[in-house]
Amino acid sequence: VLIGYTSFKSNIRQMNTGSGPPRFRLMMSDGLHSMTSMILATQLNNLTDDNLLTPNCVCMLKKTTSNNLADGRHVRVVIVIDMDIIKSAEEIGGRIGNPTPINADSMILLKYVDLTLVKPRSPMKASNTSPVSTTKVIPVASLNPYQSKWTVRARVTNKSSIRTWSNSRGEGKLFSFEIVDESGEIKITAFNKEVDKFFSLVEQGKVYYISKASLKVANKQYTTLKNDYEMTLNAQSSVVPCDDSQGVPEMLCDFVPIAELENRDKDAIIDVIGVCKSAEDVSRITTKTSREVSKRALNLIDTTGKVVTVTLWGEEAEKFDGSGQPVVAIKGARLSDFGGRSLSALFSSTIMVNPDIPEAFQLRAWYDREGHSQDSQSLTETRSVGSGAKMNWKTLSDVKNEHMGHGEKADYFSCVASLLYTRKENCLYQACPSADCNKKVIDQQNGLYRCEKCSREFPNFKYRLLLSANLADFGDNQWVTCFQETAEVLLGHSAETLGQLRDTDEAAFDEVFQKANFTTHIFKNKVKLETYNDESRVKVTVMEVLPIDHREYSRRLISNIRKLASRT
DNA sequence: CCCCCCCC
Repeated sequence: VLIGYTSFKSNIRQMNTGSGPPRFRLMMSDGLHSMTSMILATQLNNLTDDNLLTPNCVCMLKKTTSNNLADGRHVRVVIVIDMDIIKSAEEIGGRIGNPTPINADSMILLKYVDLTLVKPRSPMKASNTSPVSTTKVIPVASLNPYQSKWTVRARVTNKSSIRTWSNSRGEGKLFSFEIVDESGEIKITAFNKEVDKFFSLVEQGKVYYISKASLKVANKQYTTLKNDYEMTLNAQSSVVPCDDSQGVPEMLCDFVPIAELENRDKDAIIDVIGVCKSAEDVSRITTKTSREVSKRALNLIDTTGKVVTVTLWGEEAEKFDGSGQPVVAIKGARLSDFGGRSLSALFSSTIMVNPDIPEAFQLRAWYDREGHSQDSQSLTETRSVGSGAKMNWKTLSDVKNEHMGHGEKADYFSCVASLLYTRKENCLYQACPSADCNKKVIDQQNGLYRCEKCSREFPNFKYRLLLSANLADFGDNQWVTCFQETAEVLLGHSAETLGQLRDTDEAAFDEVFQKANFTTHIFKNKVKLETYNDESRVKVTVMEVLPIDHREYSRRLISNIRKLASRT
């Protein structure tokens, strides 16, 4: 039962960074005893977001570890790694029992804490006089900067090559790798001397005992792993191979179904698994910084029936073999909004072909049985809807904010918008009947119509449309001009029909506009600043009106809402 | 102490 909790900044002691997440101290009781030295692991901080974690609620502690405080005081703390709130304070309706304080060391809780002493199952290398035999193996997920004596036993999942850097703060070399155990994962970086010491020792896929490294708060901007902290190897650090890898997972993946990618934020780092339905040949491209790099795009499909394009780079692109439509799993790919939704592998991504995991076997079976012949839809549009021209998607407020059309040449953009209002009054004009002339004619009031452009009089004219319309999207509106073809699409009738209608049946004519109102379309537009009598205003001309692809529409809508949300 | 992650 939760008695209460307080928060403190994680930099409260011995931390040289002020940017850590808050830490929450919990005070709990089991009805008989109370304990106040409990700390909520930061990955559970979201439990405090809503009002569920309130005094008198009942929590089930599913995973805990315990430590002495790092400041030398012999205070035992229990770190809560996983916990569920199983009954709200409201449901409990008050305090349970009359608990008395208890010293954590004697708490029954510790019975469940994994305090396994490391008993090396094979002789260690002589060069590593490791302290592991005197420290506890703790779960990777419980690592934090407040404890000093620990050992983790984990598998190396992603080892980088050695990189050098040179900037205003100095220069040096580094390599990094990631480790995983059954509780979680963490990134480890080694610099300079530690590169020399550990680079060749650390091998991809192998299991090690690691201890005495520095922990610091991970910069969320760069982290691709699910851990609030990252590790740096230092002069005291020990990395010792462990021959027994039993129970240590190969990789920690949290696969996102491909269909679900539509709902994830741009730039999210995600894990994905799918059958490689098709793959491009490898090609060479030149980057903005004039570097040459290999790339290869794959199309992955999963049981959601959706396909997404993933781009591999460099060596990964060159060595990839898509023959036989293998199952491909990628840990840590970046979600892009190119073509709607697509994925890009990063340096830190792990690409696994036909991995030995249940998800891969299930996908293989599904694809061979039914998936191969199933209709599929791609989240990545390689060619835009409509006439195939590239869509430069903008919201109406983007057009204003980005001062589109203010340059030498006109700008072009596409938007999804609804007709808010159309000016039916002046939408039709009497035009020159000759084939290539659309000039307005002058009614001579004698049955003849004069075209100034052709310098001729005609006994007839043709109706043409020049429709002013106000377009609205969710954030703004914009007056636009639609000429003949686009206006006909919007109104659903030819200019000729509309002209006849206006002259013969005003109610029917009005109804055409009523019907068109609030219809939603894709508008491809041209925008240009025009100056009239020293007064400048942006003129938007609709070049093409296309029907909505509802999938595309919801994607645009969601993406725009996100964009708007990130601004406010 | 790095933090590069590309193209269309």
